[in-house]
Amino acid sequence: MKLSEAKTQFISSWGAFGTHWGINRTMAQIHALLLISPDPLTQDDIMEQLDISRGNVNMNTRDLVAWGLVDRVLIQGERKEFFIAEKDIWKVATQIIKERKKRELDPMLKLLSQLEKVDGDKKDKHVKQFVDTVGGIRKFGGQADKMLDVMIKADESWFLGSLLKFFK
Amino acid sequence: MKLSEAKTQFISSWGAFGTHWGINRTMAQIHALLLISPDPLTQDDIMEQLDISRGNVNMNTRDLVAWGLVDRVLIQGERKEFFIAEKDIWKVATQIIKERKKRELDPMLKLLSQLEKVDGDKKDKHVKQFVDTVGGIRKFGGQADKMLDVMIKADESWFLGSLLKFFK
DNA sequence: ATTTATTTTCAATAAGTTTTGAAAATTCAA
DNA sequence: TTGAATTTTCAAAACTTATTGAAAATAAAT
Repeated sequence: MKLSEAKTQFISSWGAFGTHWGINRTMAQIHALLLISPDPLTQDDIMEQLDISRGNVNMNTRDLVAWGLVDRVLIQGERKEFFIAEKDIWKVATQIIKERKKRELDPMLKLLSQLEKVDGDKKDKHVKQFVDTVGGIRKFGGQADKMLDVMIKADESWFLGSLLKFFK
Repeated sequence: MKLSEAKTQFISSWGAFGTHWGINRTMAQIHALLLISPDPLTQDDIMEQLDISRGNVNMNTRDLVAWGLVDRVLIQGERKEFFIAEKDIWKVATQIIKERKKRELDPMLKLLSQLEKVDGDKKDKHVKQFVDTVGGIRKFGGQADKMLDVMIKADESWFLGSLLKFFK
């Protein structure tokens, strides 16, 4: 397979993959393009290579920067801004975990704790099932939360090493 | 907070949460409703409690059954079908992991392995960056894959116990 | 200060996804 | 069988989200 064909496939599959994870297709495609580009790219480069509008590139690069997956870089003597992706896949993963934890898991756990304090007779099966379910999810989520904190703090080699030993 | 209010909040938040994970709002809401219901529910119960159409309930319950999160049950002497959710949250999580692994991770890893075999001079920086990136993602994905396999096979008490000791 | 390059915004529109509801199909009982 | 209850299907409509592109804002050069 030729490089150009492989690139196209990678970008398109990464985009499709992203949509299953709450990330929009274009954002994932831009990320994919930057991940395989050895040099920083401009808005115009991205527009041209993915055949999308300037506004679209602008919005999605901004989001990628906000997610901490892409950096804006200035190149000596160039007027335009360039974008470059963090290439270390471990860092990419921890960054995504960190953000999603903050945006989704933490607020959900907070809500569940409140819902567990529902009024009513614990002997009523409706109350009981509600409290048990919510409590169960909260406990599970709390474990996941702790585990993710450890992962986020751990550096790559330590974690992968431990993981391998632990799960081999 | 009264039970009815807490239920409404739980269902609505679980629905919103689901949309960030590639699950449609209604499917997540039906799942939430079944999770907190002590008894099995019919299509009509679900229609009434969530105020949605019959077709919608039918499609989404079918998907929930396909995901292995909900079972159809027959109740002695009743004509209608009833639905009941798996209440053990660990089983719910492993079931979701299992399905998503099969539907998303495994095909992606297969593709990445193929893309790594791209033609071209490994000294060309474009080829090199492509191979490095794709290879890095594949290795990372492979680790995740192994880890998830272990989790899926592990039973609750063993895993939670180990997890607690490991990450405490 | 003016011009030119570049980035950002956002209303309009396009594309994609979910929901409805009524008709068709199926299931069960008499 | 026939009829009533129930489930399933799917085209059309409603809703949601993503994209465009041109105008406004910003930044840099002359």
